[in-house]
Amino acid sequence: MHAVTKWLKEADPDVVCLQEIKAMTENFPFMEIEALGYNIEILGQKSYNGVAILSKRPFDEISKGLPGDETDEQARYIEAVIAGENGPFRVATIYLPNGNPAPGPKYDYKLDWMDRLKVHAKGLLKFEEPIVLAGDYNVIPEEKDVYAPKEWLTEALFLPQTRSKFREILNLGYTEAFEQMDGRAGQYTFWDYQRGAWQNNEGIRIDHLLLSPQAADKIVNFEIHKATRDGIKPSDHVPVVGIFDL
DNA sequence: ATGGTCGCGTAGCGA
Repeated sequence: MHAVTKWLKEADPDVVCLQEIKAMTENFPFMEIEALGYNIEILGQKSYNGVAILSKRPFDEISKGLPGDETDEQARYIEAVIAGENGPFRVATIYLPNGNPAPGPKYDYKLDWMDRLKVHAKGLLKFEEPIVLAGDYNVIPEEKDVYAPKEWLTEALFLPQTRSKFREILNLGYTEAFEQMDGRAGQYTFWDYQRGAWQNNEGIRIDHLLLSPQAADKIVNFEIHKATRDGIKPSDHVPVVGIFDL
């Protein structure tokens, strides 16, 4: 919470998508975050997963859970329509399954989840509105997005099937904000707690903003807030930020 | 090849 509130005050974002809340809804610190001016929507889960959307502007619609499997109990998806100054826009917070070890049931679940996301993301394009699908995708898109590609070849985050499924979603008509605005090699968003990964800059780029065409038209800047990886009790992920002229 | 670090919840799992 120290890291979160410090960043919220400094960056002052209009909308925030959080993943890995690791708490049931009733245990989320509503008061502290509402005090900073945010409306809050939570999909909580005990111990694992859990996602949230914070917004300074009001929510018009909310749907919780990724469609396509009524039996899926894991809290990994919230979608919101937010009332912008010049019309509505849509935001989803996504915590895509890690999938390790691969192969195995966890990797099967990851690929199934990505299939469901693809179907849903395709349907959303019909709205022809600004959409940002934001979150921890647990996908390293390309070799340039990992410090040592050869060491990651058998990891669920970098397997060819994972990367091609991610590409299939992009090829529906979504744009990665990072690729449109920057695209350089070695721009990481996650550094493991182990083995001095941060100190040695052994990172991976797995946190992404996927934009509908109408959102891609309106993006004016993209930032990776690396500084948050330092400091007291940091997350192993850092914020990725899109700035839009909506 | 191994062990290395976190949070949750109070052992061991998931990352």
